Amino acid sequence: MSTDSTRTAILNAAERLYAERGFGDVTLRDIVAEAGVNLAAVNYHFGSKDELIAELFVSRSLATNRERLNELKAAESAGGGRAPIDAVLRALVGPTLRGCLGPDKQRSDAARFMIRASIEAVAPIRKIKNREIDHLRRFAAAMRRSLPGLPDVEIYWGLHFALAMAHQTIRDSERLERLSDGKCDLDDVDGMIERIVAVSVLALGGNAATDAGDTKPAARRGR
Amino acid sequence: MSTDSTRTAILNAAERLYAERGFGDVTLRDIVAEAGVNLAAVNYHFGSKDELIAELFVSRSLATNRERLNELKAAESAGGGRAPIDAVLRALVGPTLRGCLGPDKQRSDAARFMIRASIEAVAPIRKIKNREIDHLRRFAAAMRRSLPGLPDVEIYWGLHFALAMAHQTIRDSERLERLSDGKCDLDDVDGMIERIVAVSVLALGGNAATDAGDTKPAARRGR
DNA sequence: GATAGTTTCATACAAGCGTTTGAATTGCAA
DNA sequence: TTGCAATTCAAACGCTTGTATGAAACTATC
Repeated sequence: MSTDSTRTAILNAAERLYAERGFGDVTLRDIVAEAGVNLAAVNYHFGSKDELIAELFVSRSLATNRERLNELKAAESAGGGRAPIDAVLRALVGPTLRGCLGPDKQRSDAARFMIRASIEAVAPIRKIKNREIDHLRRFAAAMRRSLPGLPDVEIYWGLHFALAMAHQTIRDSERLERLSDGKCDLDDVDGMIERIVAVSVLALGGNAATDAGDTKPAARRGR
Repeated sequence: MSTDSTRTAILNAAERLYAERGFGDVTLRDIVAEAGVNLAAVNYHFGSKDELIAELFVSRSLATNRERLNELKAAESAGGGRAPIDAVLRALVGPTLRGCLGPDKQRSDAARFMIRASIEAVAPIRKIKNREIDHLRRFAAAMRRSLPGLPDVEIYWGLHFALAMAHQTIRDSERLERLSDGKCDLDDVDGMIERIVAVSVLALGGNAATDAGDTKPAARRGR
């Protein structure tokens, strides 16, 4: 217990700082100061800075992926193995968006860290990142089940656009807020998710897809 | 002249390396090696590394913005002051996408550099970046002229989503290519632009907007 | 062709980085 | 308690970074 309190203090501090400032500006000395531990503790517990980052990334991406797949499975089993497309997309972008922009501070750091990691592509992460492709393939497969007639290439573009909108919204929420003079409500996470899901459904060929009582046009107020 | 041949050699080398590897991994020594000049030349001609980056960013963003506004103006004056919404969006995302993924090497470096700059947000750039908001406001205004009835908040979300798709496509084109096993053709830049424009138009409330000769639907549904 | 002003060059510098070290401290079993 | 392993700590290491320096090489005007 007290054994790895130092370990987890380092992990949390690193995650918080990386999430906030990115990988470029955060040194080991910043991390240990934030964690309130000695400088050498990082190398003692993790071996090197790169291994710290890698461990952080692996554990967090496993958590995010698990959350996504849980939502997906729930939706698919509710629909007898075939979820409506909007539910699939919601399972894809929901966990990340709720994590980044929701109220939970701990999850917020984790989600923001993942966004940073997906963008800045620092060396130790680049090598592990290939696994994400496999994870996304499972969503591509689920989308294919939801939209049986749709050519594969459209599935991939739709998936790509959905992630693009979700990530950019997190990454540059500040710009959107300033650009819109606060008119775009970034605290309404659920509304935002629905907005992104709705646009993605349209991108995939519109409302013809599912039963989906109310896939309304994207350009409606949130929710 | 021979006077600023060193200057421009440094600028080009820096742009190329930053575009390729990001800001974190490129040192002044890398840049001067690529440019074939002496290490001290950077400080002699630019004063500091930060000022080099800032000058690069300012000059390139002016060029990109000019290109966008030219396209916008051409479209608006062709329509008597009011361009169809797809033309406005095309002027917004076209220059960057053509720059990044097109065949022109020089422009490619410039556009990729701008994407990096918009993501990694290194210190010297962060301060200047506010101007981009003003530039985007001009596009928001043009979109408002194209879609007079639409609430402002929808305009901003549409603008945001359009940029999100364009940027993510550039940034992570490799992932999309691998995910789709090469089925998504990333060499067809014009097709890609039309795809993003079409989805953005849908996001803004559907096809009701323009004549829009042959904006083929983003996704051809099976039926 | 001598001179003054630019520009280039090799080299050095201080600061910050990740990492290592070896001694001090702690926790726990016998 | 004593003994031993695990952990923490202050200090230093070697290396790379951006920057500064002063001499050398160039360019152009007279």
